[in-house]
Amino acid sequence: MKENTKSKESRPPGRPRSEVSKKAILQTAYQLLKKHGIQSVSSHEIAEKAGVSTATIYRWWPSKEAVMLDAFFNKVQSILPINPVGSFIEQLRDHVIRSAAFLASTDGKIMAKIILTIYDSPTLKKEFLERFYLLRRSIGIDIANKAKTAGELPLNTNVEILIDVLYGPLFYRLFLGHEVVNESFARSIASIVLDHSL
Amino acid sequence: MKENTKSKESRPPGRPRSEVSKKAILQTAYQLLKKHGIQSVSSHEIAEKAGVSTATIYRWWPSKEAVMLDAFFNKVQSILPINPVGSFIEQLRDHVIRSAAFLASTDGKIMAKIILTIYDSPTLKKEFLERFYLLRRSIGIDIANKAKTAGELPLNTNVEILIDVLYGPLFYRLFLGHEVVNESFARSIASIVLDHSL
Amino acid sequence: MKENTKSKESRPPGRPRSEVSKKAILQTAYQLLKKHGIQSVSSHEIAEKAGVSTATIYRWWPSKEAVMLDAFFNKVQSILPINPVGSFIEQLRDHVIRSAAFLASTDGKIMAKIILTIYDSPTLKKEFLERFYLLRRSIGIDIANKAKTAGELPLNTNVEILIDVLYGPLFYRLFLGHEVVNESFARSIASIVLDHSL
Amino acid sequence: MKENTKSKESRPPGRPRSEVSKKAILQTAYQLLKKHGIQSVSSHEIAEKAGVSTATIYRWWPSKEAVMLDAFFNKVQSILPINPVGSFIEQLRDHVIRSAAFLASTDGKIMAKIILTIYDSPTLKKEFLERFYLLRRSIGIDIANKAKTAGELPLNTNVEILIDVLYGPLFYRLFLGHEVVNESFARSIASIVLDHSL
DNA sequence: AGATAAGCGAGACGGTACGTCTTGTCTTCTT
DNA sequence: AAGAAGACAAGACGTACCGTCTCGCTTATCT
Repeated sequence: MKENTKSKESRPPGRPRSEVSKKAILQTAYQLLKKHGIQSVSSHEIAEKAGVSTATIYRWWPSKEAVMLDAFFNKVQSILPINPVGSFIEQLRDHVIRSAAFLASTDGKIMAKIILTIYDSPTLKKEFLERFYLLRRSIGIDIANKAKTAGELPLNTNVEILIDVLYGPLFYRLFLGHEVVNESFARSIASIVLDHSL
Repeated sequence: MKENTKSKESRPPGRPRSEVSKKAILQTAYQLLKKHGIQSVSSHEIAEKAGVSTATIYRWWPSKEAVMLDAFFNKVQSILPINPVGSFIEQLRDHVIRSAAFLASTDGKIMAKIILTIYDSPTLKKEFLERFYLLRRSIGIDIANKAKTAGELPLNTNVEILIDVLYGPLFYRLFLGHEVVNESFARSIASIVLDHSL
Repeated sequence: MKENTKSKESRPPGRPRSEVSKKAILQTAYQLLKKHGIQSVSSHEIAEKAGVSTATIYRWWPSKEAVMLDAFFNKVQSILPINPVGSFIEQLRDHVIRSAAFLASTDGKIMAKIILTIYDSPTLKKEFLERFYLLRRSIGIDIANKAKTAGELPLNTNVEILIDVLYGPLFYRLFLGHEVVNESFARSIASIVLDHSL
Repeated sequence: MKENTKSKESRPPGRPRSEVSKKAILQTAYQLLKKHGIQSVSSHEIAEKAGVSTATIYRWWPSKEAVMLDAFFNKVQSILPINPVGSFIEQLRDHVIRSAAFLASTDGKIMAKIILTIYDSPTLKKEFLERFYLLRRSIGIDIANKAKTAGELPLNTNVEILIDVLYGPLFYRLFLGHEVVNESFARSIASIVLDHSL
């Protein structure tokens, strides 16, 4: 029985993956993502600017898009948290408002590019949902559920749908681009949905 | 005596544009759009299948994406109309529900691809908004305004925002793909927004 | 007032060929030939610069190359004549020298382009030989024959070959471009061949 | 102690150029050159027939014509040598005669196409002269110089011009096509120039 | 210490799409 | 009829990018 218990993780033989290259790839990819559209970024450009070989990229990621996805995750890993001030409803309203600020930011626009890139790929879409979107979504779901339990929302409220109605309009404007996404708009949505102030 | 008084518009000299080729290009582009993703369709494939030269395509459209946009407009030109039955609020609710059906259809999914494709191009985005989206949006705006005038909606209602909140969640699910877009979802949105039935 | 009484031959029906267009085509073709290589000149460029339609070009000439050929003939129609001064041998020597000057001129370089263009086309080559080259060549042949008759050249001289040896080296340098074609070179050739002054 | 002294030449990093592809391109180009004119051969046809990508062709050659030039050099690399039998004059005469045979051969006709094709390109012309023509020409120059030194030719003979007069007529007939290039013609030239037998 | 395994940068490769260009024909209206 | 304007099919051009592969070197673990 081979137990090399000393080393917490037994490393496989061979040269280990270069963390320097990995970081260089992800950071370069993100920088390029900021400037150009996702289609305008070429894997060879990433390789060159990162001082890396294209083969190294394709050894660790199955496609250019997967690199982009990882580059985004690597940069925007902190999940927009709840600010526990006020009632649950107020916390939810506050989260919607801060989500609007995120979407309007550079990272938000990059996220939009990511979403449109992965639209046709079930694999990448699944990864995006599981590693990013659903984690963030659960923040809203949780606080809505707490509001429901606390009696701030009706007991028969469908929380999933509530969340879609609260955040959907923000993404709508982000993608269509017919109007700006700003705090005022976020407040209006929250008023309509949470305060019935049509 | 020169008899060109009858023709109201004197045509410019030169061979006129071939309507046959134009239609063949747009129809072929749409067919390919249905099958493959927008990126998988090549301009040369359109040319070949349409029995047309690539030069003809590029003489009339500035890029492959512009062809796709036109192909979509050409197919989906009828604007989803209002069904004038019931109160204005009910007409609006009905329109949201039928919009959900459109988004869930093949044409709806193609439209999603179109929107995602043109995201980074201000020119194409402007064209999409002006030639398609804003025309459709105005249907909802109109009926909401009528509802406001008729007293079915508060006088201080911001109609633009109301529309975004009603339709945004549908597009949200369409783009993100975390849940399905169906009639039930559309009804729920309308209930929350129009009936305050959170 | 219709003035067609003068023409002895009754003109065919329809609009007569425009001599203006014909001249414009030939002159434009020649101008372009001077600037660019023959391959760099496009039929559409000729049409545009000549204010003429491409169809007109192709109605009267079977190909772009045929236009070029005609343009050249149109410009360089005068056959380099013999200067009847001195003995026949001296007249021949003088003609070789002036031929070198022609080859070194702009028209000579254009002729080179013409020859290389028609190299692969039996039809055009035949036309070039019959309408241009053989006419010029016969000048040399004639004077050489006169020299032979006058006893200035041996009776067994093969005049055809003599001409090739006299003029061939000029074309050789023109095409290969390894040395310049000038009067000095022409004199040397004549000396070697006609004076045996090797 | 690191022993890498053995390897005489340390290869540069990166995948080495495929000699197989290079040869396939050049041989395919030559085959096509034999059949069609140089303009009728397309780079894509070479790529396809050689089992190679067009990008590979254009990475190593700047244009289709450059490929053709190389294909010709690759095939006709052996310089027509002097046959050291008899006096230097006789060796020169023999070389002229064998040059005529070369010009009349398939390779000779291809060479004519090459020369005509590169006429307008200083770059390609320079390459042709340096890598092919001047090397061959020096053979004639050398033997003529030896003849001069040996007293077989006058001391004031201009060898460059002598060579042009000897070989020029051959090329003249090759390019103009008004007469055939054969041994008899070559012998006549040599007689006129070297034996003064006009 | 040597053998073995795997990662790495460099860069060439086959494949494929792009958008431009040119040729020669065709269509329409005008002269 | 013939011309000017100009659209058209056909298809070659040379560029760009993708993802794979080859090469020689480097960095590690294993024997």
